[in-house]
Amino acid sequence: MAQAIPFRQASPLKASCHQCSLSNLCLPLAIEENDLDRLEDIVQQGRIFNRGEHIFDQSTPYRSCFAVKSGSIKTSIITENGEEQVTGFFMPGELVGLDSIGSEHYACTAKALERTSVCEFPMEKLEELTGKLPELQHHMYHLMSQEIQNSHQLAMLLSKNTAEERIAALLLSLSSRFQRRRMSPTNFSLPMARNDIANFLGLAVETVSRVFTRFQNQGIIKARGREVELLDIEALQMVSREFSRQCNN
Amino acid sequence: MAQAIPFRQASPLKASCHQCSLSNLCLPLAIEENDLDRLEDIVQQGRIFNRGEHIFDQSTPYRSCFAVKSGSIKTSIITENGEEQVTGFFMPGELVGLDSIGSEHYACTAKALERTSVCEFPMEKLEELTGKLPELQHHMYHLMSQEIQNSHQLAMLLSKNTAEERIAALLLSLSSRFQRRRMSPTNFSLPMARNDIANFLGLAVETVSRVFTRFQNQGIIKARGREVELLDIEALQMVSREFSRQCNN
DNA sequence: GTACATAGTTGACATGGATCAAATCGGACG
DNA sequence: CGTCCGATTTGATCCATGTCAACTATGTAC
Repeated sequence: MAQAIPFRQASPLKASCHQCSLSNLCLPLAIEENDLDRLEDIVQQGRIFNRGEHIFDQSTPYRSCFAVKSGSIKTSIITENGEEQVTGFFMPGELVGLDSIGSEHYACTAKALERTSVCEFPMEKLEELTGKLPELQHHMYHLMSQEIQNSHQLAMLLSKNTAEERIAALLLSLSSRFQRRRMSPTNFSLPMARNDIANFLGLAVETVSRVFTRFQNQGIIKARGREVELLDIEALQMVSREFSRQCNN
Repeated sequence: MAQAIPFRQASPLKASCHQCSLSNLCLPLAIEENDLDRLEDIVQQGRIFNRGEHIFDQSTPYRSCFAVKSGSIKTSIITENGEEQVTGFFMPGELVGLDSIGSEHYACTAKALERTSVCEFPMEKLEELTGKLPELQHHMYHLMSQEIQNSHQLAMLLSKNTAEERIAALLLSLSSRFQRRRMSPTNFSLPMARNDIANFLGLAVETVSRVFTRFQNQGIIKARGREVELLDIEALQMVSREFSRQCNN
């Protein structure tokens, strides 16, 4: 079917980092203009995933990491007994799959939260390239470091903070990440379901729901379904106690 | 003072990876015999830290990562308001400081749990070297990936598991890590205080203590102070529900 | 439009583990 | 070898959040 429309078939797999609007967030940010071609050579324009589709799961042999181009992704670990732990949400410009390098299979499952397109970086080639471009290598180390930090922050949130603090922290994290992508930091729509939020933050869905309405009653946020408006960011920071960027940001 | 004993002053800072008994666990494992010299060139034999001393803290400018040579280390994040979150325990052959690459300062505080010696790898030089040795680079990526995975497992433990499950998982993790170092997997002494265990696992000290005695009453373990004997590993695996390696291992 | 499924909200109640308090242990040091 | 201080254990009580249940809203297929 798709091949009935061989539109631009000539270069179907090559992505253009040069023109990508995310080049200041994604891997290109660590590369000089003139070396960008070398990244483009290895990047594969991935296909587009519909909401709910898996980019990979824990049974997929490890091959690549993926940059979110548009849409969003959630990663989670599924245990033998079927329990799920959401380990992260990824927005455009962010890299998924850094937790699996050197493993046989992916260490987590990545699922599109909405219609999502990705760029694929075959790790073997990327490693080869980072061996040649010190800046890029450094950037990879840095990204992975941050991933570790993020996860530590999450652990912290999970072990020390109340339901309200966790949710406030998540909202703030999302806010700043939307902002960096030049979207409103106060008005956005959550890409994930309440269920995912609950799972990610180690709470019951009911608790998430209750906290949302509590925040709403206090005039801190306005929420209808997935549409959220942050009315009082300072109050949120107050609640999150940390006065800072918890989890990802 | 120290220089009153200029014993072997000639090469005081150079470590010998060639002769190190940990070379099958540490960075050397990724390096061919003939390239090992290049690692030795950049490694600095770090000094020895007494129990409680900081290897670095969050105000230390980032410079190096450290391999534990003997003893053990705990890392933790200290928040502005003074709360501590223990993020990991590190045993001989393991690398500390991978969460801070590319940051101005260390992202956590590392403290010796006992008399501990470390090898220091200045990151700038290490990056240079990994640029030349693809195997080593790959190994670094792999280590960092595992660090992310570990942290995700911890998050999972914190958000989904009961006190008993968490403690069983920790004991099993320690057990397998002792084993890999050719020490008894069933008889060992905990390098960390109950307090650290509690903090790491997101529990109150009292809870940790109670679970230990409960396990003891059930004949699963024998514990007096920090001395622990695992009497029934299968039972522990049963309890930890995951039937597998949670957190680090 | 109706119906069914899925997601979200709200209420009532139960509970694991936190907290507070106190006793005991253990080890460092004079 | 006794003292002191921190670490650990044990007991009693409380509460934030999980669980169960019911209801509502939203979306989707026919």
